[in-house]
Amino acid sequence: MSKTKRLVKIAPDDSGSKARIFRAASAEFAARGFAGGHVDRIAAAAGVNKAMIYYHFKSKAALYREILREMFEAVAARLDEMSARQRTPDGKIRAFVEAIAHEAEARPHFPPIWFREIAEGGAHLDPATIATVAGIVRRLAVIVRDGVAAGRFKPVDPLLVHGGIVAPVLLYYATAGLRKRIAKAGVTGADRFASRDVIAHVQRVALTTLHGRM
Amino acid sequence: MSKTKRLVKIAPDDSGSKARIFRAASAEFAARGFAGGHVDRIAAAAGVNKAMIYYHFKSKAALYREILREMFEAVAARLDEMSARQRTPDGKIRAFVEAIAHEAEARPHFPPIWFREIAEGGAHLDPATIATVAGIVRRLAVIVRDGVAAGRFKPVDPLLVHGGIVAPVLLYYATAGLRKRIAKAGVTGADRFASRDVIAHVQRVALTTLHGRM
DNA sequence: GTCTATAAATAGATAGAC
DNA sequence: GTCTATCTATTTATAGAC
Repeated sequence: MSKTKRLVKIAPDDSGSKARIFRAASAEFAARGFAGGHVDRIAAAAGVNKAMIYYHFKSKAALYREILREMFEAVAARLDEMSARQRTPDGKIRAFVEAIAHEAEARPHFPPIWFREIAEGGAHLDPATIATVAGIVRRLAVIVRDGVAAGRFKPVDPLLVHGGIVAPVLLYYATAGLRKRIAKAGVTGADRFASRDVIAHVQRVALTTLHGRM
Repeated sequence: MSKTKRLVKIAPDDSGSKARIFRAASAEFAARGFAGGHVDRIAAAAGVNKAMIYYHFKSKAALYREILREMFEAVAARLDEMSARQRTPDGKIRAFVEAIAHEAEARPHFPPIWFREIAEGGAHLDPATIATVAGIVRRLAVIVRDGVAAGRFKPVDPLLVHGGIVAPVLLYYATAGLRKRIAKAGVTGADRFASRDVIAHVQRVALTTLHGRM
């Protein structure tokens, strides 16, 4: 009998009350942040009574931490999946970009919540989730290191490569709402440019950087 | 006698109560967001009574909007200053990157607040401030367009260039706190890499992109 | 597992004295 | 301009019935 906490594992099609709360909370926190998100609204959106939230989760903070944990574990898992299918350093970099982008598409709450956590210095991230986040960065560092060892990449600080990939990709998805308003304010086309163009661009930039053609 | 609202203009060394409130509120909202920021704490940090906030500002929301407005106008102004000193398209791109970075250094609340507003779809941005934000993007678009006209740049979507510049630079400054924790979790050097390296890297990447060497 | 009702704690905002 | 005191609304959280 282990004392290990039972961790939430929410299947995408799970229609139970816990899964509905989890999904409603993800959307609520993404749109309004942790402090701005209200349990009342989460309950209403999930179609349950407010007390149900406290039946399934210890507190609003615990619910939010679960969302963060699940989110980053999913990113790490997808990263491993997509990277494992690639043989070349170039392929692994492309896969890294796509993994981030696909995860952002599959979980629309991911980019906004991640931006908010960054702004807050990771205040809500528990140590285990910090380790998961560090693992994501380290995965890219390993790809870069292996590429350098194979003579394919120039040695570039992995954190610069990481920032050049993750920041623009997340920005693209997180600004979906804002770009519409900016388009109306006279920036033509801000609301309509495709994710595949962004992904392709970021991939090319990352590889150019690593190939040392700068 | 104009009916135009008197806008806040806070000098960096202003020690009046309004300026102290303004600065305390900037830090509070940067650290905790609009909903998470409390007027009580702002008053305490500013060394004034809570009622003083309402003497100077209409509401918490109005105070926050003023901060957003002042922040983006400052960025736009610095962009114009630094761009005006440059003659070549390359120089103007470099100046754009530096303007964003210098502004982020001068106003530490800028990157976190901007990330939060993005996450929130710009919910707190009034139309005038949206126009200012759009103007920032448009300034870069003009630099790119002029560079293309001068035969120096390949035609790249200005929004891709914008994302490739603003996102990594803001990410660098906004993650200062988080990078410390990630460094402890085993990503060596995450807490110590210099802003000048980030700026130089982003400048090089942006110019490589625009020169079409990809 | 699910709901009603309510407790307990804050938070934003204001009235009014100095 | 500045402060004390207070009002009102909201919000997290729980007790307890079904």
